[in-house]
Amino acid sequence: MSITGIKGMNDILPGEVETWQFLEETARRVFRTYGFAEIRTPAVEKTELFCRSIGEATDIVEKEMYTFRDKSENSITLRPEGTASVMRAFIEHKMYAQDPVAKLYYLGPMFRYERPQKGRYRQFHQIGAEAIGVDDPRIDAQILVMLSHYLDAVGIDELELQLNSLGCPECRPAYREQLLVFLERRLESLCEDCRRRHAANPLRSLDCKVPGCREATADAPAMLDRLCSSCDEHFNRVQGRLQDLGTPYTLNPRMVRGLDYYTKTTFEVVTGKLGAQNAVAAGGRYDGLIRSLGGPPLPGIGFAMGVERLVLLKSQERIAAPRPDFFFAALGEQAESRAFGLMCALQRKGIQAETDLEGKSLKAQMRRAGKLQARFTVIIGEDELARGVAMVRDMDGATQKEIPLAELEESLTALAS
RNA sequence: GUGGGUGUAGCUCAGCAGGUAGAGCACUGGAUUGUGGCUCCAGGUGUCGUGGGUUCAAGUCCCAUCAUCCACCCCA
Repeated sequence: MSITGIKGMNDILPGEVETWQFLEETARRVFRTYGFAEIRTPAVEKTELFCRSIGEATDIVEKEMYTFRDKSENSITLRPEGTASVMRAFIEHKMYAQDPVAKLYYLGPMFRYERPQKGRYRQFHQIGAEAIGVDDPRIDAQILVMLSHYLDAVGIDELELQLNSLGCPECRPAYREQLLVFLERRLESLCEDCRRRHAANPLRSLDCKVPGCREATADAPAMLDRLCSSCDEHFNRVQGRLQDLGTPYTLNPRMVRGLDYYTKTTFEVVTGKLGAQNAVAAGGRYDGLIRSLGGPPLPGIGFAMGVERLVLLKSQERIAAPRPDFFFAALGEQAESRAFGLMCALQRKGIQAETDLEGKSLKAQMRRAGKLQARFTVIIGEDELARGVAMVRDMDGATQKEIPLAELEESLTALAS
């Protein structure tokens, strides 16, 4: 048996990679118009970074991280998400000293040791954006508008933007207590998982899919009704902006996040087309995160999209690879070297050209030209060579004409433009 | 970590109650001694995931194992 790839880590082959390139290029283009700049951080960080930002008690940190010791016995971890690394870099390079506002985006592989299934892999890719330094609700709206602009630009629809607010250190503890008391009285009707994490993370029960839990928590107190005045005002303003801008959304008071750093505005973009892994993008505000990582007390908000999930949603329509302008079909040694030289000259000018290197029959060469969807086939055989011409065939129109070899490069260059 | 499904040609799959493998697509060549896409003809490839067991005989039945997919869980 030959060597295979690692479970849950996939190759992206020609045919599919064009979709990836399209999604990435569109992200760069759209994010740039909103003033976001790309940041690239290493795929590996000190383990402590993720423990402190994501939260010790989260599933990601507890059981999903690729953590190991390097040759110096330092504990390092393959990044399970992008925000922590971006914040670390932001603090480390004192980016706040240059500009009070930082708008950054990133894209690249993330790693989580989970059981692979549809839309969930051990190496997966995220495209994310972070806006640091602003707590004005307009930036919340801006982030959401940019996200929906992007999803629109790549042609993914039938999505729902769900919004919630998780409050802040002012109001969340009190709400948590209330919820705890509420759940306490219904502990018997909750599922095993909910009972187990009841004390550590009571919010989770709101998100549980077990029917019994849904029933038991149907009239549970909602964070949205218990926000402090500043959180409430912030959330109202975010919604007001979204309404002004005509960005549709729905409120989901039961939405919970898997990472501990979220505060206030949180959101998720969900689809009905991906089975169990229905989140296409998600994010929220993380006002305490930078400070807790040793930086200044700056607020921030961001999101991340799952590229594999976007690709799955786009997989109906194949994005075509660019077609060559010319295919050179040559017969005979002299013609071959002539054609090869010409092809290379055109390629150097940035014109996409192909030829056959296996000495095949003209028929076979034509077939290949057709398969590659070349726009023109340039045929040079002994006859043409003797007459000092080449036959240039328009593959779509199925017409062809002779062009003198002396002016061939010039004519083809003109044809390609 | 827990369940279930599936592993046969490069790809998608068929193979009925056990008798040592087949189709379509793709690929190559030809019909058209130098002209693609349509049509027709011809051609090749398989340790039937792996290892055991039952049997005169196993792709087919049994066990184990690995891989993969989907779901739980979790999340992007």
